[in-house]
Formats: sequence, C-alpha cells, structure tokens
Amino acid sequence: MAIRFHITTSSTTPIFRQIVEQVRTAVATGKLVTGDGLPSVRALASELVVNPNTVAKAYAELCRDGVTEARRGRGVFVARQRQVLSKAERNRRLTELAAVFVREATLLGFSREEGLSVIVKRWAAVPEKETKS
Amino acid sequence: MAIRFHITTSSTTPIFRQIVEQVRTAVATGKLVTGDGLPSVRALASELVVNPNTVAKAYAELCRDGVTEARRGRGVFVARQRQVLSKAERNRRLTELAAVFVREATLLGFSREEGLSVIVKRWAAVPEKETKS
Amino acid sequence: MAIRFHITTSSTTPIFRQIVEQVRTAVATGKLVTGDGLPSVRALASELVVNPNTVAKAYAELCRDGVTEARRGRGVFVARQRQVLSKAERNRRLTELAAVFVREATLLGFSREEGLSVIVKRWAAVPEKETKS
Amino acid sequence: MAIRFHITTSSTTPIFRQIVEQVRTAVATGKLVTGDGLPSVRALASELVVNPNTVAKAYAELCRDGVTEARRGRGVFVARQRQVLSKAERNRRLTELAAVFVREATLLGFSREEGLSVIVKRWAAVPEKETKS
DNA sequence: GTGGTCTAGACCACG
DNA sequence: GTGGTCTAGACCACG
Repeated sequence: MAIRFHITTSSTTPIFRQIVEQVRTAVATGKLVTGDGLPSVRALASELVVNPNTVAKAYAELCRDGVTEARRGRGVFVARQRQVLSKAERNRRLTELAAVFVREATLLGFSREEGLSVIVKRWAAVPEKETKS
Repeated sequence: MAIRFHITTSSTTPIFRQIVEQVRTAVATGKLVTGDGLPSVRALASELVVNPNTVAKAYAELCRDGVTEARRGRGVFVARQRQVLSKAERNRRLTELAAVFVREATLLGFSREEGLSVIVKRWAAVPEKETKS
Repeated sequence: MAIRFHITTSSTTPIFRQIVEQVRTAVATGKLVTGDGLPSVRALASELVVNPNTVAKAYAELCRDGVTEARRGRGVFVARQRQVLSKAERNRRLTELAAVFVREATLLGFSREEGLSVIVKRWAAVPEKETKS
Repeated sequence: MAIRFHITTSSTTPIFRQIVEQVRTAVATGKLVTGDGLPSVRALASELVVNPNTVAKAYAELCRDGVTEARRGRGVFVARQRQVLSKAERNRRLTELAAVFVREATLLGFSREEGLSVIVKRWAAVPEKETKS
C-alpha cells in the first residue's frame, strides 16, 4: 500500500525526522508491510518540495535502523522487521517512552484511565502478529 | 519539597530541556506542589555548573507553559496547575502522545500487554488527585 | 590523547568512512579513551581539506553507534562504551567478521598459524579491560 | 564440484560483489578447485535473475585477481592459485585484515579468547594444504 | 533510473 | 564557537 506524506516546514521537528516518523508509523500500524516500496528519493523530494538530500537523509536513517532497506538501482523497500537491540536496551527504551507519556498526559490533566484508554484505542490500529524477540 | 536535578551534558537532549523535563516530572508526580519554590537561576546554574542563561531559558519555558510562575524579586514558584488549552487541543495532544508510544513500543517488538503494563507501572508513581479538566 | 587522521581521497572507501574507521580504531586500541575530545567539525575539515559536511557525517555515524557523543556547543567526545546489540546479533557479526578474515587470509596464501599469529599480535595493542557484555 | 549461489538483493553489498565473495569463499574452502568450471554468464544471470552485466562484472574481477581464468569460447574456470603479490604486500594486507577484525570484535565487546576461538572454528572449514608462498 | 557521496555555502540551536 | 539542518547542484556505482 502507498503512503501519503505530510510535511510541516514551520515545525521545529526537522523535515527529515518528520519523514522518518511517518514511515515508522506506517510500518508500525501495518499500513506499509515488508516488501512495500517507498517513493524514490527524487520523486518524494519533488512532491514535498524539499531537497533530495533531506529525503536521502531520512531514508538512510530508516535503513540504518532496519526499518527499510535500499536495493541497488531499484529503490527503498520496507524490510523484514527484526530486533537487533539487547533485551535490556529495549526495556530501557520502553520505560523511558512510558515515563514521557505518563508525565505529559498527567500535566495535560488526564487520569490514568483516560491515558490507558487512548493507548488501548491506538493499539487497536496495530495488526496482530507474533512478538519478535 | 525540594527537587534534585541531574544534568547529563553528554545527552543529545539540550540542558535547558533536561531542566524543563525534570521540573515537569516533579510536578506531574507530586514531588513538587503548588507554591513550592525553585532554586534561583544563579543558585541552580552554580550547582549544575551550567550557564545561567540556560537555567533562565528553562524557567522561562516553564512559566510560559503555566507550570511555574515568577514572582518579582522573590523567585520562581510552582503555579496552581490549571488547563489553559482547549479540551479539543488537549485530546489532540494526548492522541499524539499515545501514537508515539504505541509506534515506538511496537517497533521495539513489544506486545500491547507489555506496553500497557509498563505504563500502569509508571503511573503508580503519580499520586491520586481529582482530574482537572 | 590526540589522534592523527590520514585521508586518501583516491581510495574507493568514502572519506567519511575513513574518518569513522580511524576513530573506531583509536577507541578500540585505547589511543582514545572515554572523555577524549575529537577535533571540531570545522577544524578537522580544514585540516583534511574536505567539506565540513563530510566530517559531520562521520561524527554523526560515530555518535549514532555510541562510539562518541556530541556535547552541545562544546564538541564531540569519546563516549563510555556500552553494548546495545543483542548477544545473538553480536555473535552473528563476529562470525561474519571471522569468515571474511579467514577467506582473505587463505586466498593470500597464509596458513592458519600465520593468520592466528597476526591476530594475536594485533590484539596485543588492545589494552586489557573487563569484557562489557 | 559445483557451487550454489545465494544472492540477497536487499543487502547493502552489491550483487556483483556477493558473487565475487562466494566464489572466493568456495575457492578458499576447497569447495572449488583448480580447473572447476563456473556457470556461464548467461546461465548464472538467468538462475539468479540478475542482469548479465552484473555477472560479467563479477567474473571480470575474479579473473583480474587471478582466482579464475577465462578460456576463449569455453567459459570461466578456477585458476591454479598462485600468489602474484609481493610478500611485503601480502603481509601488509594480512595486517590490515587483522586490524579490522580486532577493531570490530573489540568494539562489539568480545575478548581476545572469544575472537580467536571463532577464527579457529571458521578455519576448520579450510582444508589442509601446503602453504603457497 | 536508483541511491550514495561530496562540495559549497547558508542559517539555526545551544551554551 | 560548537554541532545540526537544509538547499543547490555535481558526479559516481549499480543494475
């Protein structure tokens, strides 16, 4: 399935990071699956009216993190997802993610129930699959 | 109650942001409550061995977001927490926070149960209080 | 301790990779230790007569891999080395490294004894330290 | 003996290099010996579903390095392995290979014993033969 | 045609 | 002064 990108040049989030996050979201929610192709660097740069280097930087980070893989002369494709980080490192990152969520949700005035509810709702968008450890 | 700051100069997170986040966490978890005073800009800068401008920048952001308030000539204090954002905007932000958490947790290979479990655990650090909506 | 860089622009190995490898070697052999500073992006670019972006790309990869860390406004420093990859992934990489070494050494006409000997000799340059797993 | 090729189009390693390395490995481990024939360019390209130019490029490099030799109108065959490089050059390359192995193994957190062990294990796949110096 | 590398030069965030 | 981001534009390796 294809993916529609939306870039906000006025955001404090760098353009290349916005691209990275949109691809990561699409992969996490199953909108993009293993083997799906991304637009070519030139095509996406042209569509978003940004420099090809900016797109290339985003794609490079995605490839480095194993989300995608570049095939010579053919383009960038969604890779088979596999975990290379140690269990300890992954747990550390998950704990940090949870701390940020709880802090910000609390400061926004939301209760534990409201916070969990929106997480559960969001997770419904993620397709079932065997956990890859 | 006082707050102990821990700054990591080697982190990719800017120092001023580390200060901001530690105050926000302290307020969210009830370690700091309405009326509690923060160290003076000079005192904290000296203690953390950072530029006073950096501390001032952090305090300015906290005041701007309504977490703290500056009382002329007396210092910076934790403000009475009140929601200035519209219900719609707060819901939008909560949804975005949840999307980030679910996306990253999923890509790290965690299941819905593991993700929720760590959120619940983290929320245990937040004291009960009436929801401020 | 400082580090002397030697770049070969005629090599097929990209300049940014040559920089990366020289820093990795210096860290692996203890010539650079935790906390040591690298030359600034601009200083090294000027010294090597390459574009600052090329040096920045090398430094970015080193930081991403945890070899170094950038401190805001101060420069890039050697980080405390820690392992974030899973044991399985690290074993996989070591096996691949060994396969390459054995293949090339064999084709160069060297015996097992000669190959091991030069590895042992090279390892003598690595300072003793507790294995970090 | 024949050789089975396995190409990963998603790898960052160019296809022609994968072919080169698999032939080199087969020769180094004795799976292919002097006089053994390689598949024709067209046959291999067809089997691997790659561009014939890619296979031709791989064979050209193998011939240039003396691993194989092309016999006009008959195909490409494994050459009698002989060392064309000077002893000094071969020693230089072996030292460089060892440096890379030790550097990366060290940064992965492996000890000298672990590194040597995996080299020894890998070398067990190489048949005994008189050293060709 | 595809991504990868590099130069040249600008502007910004941080401290 | 430091690294981070971005644009503009060139050339190369691969297929």
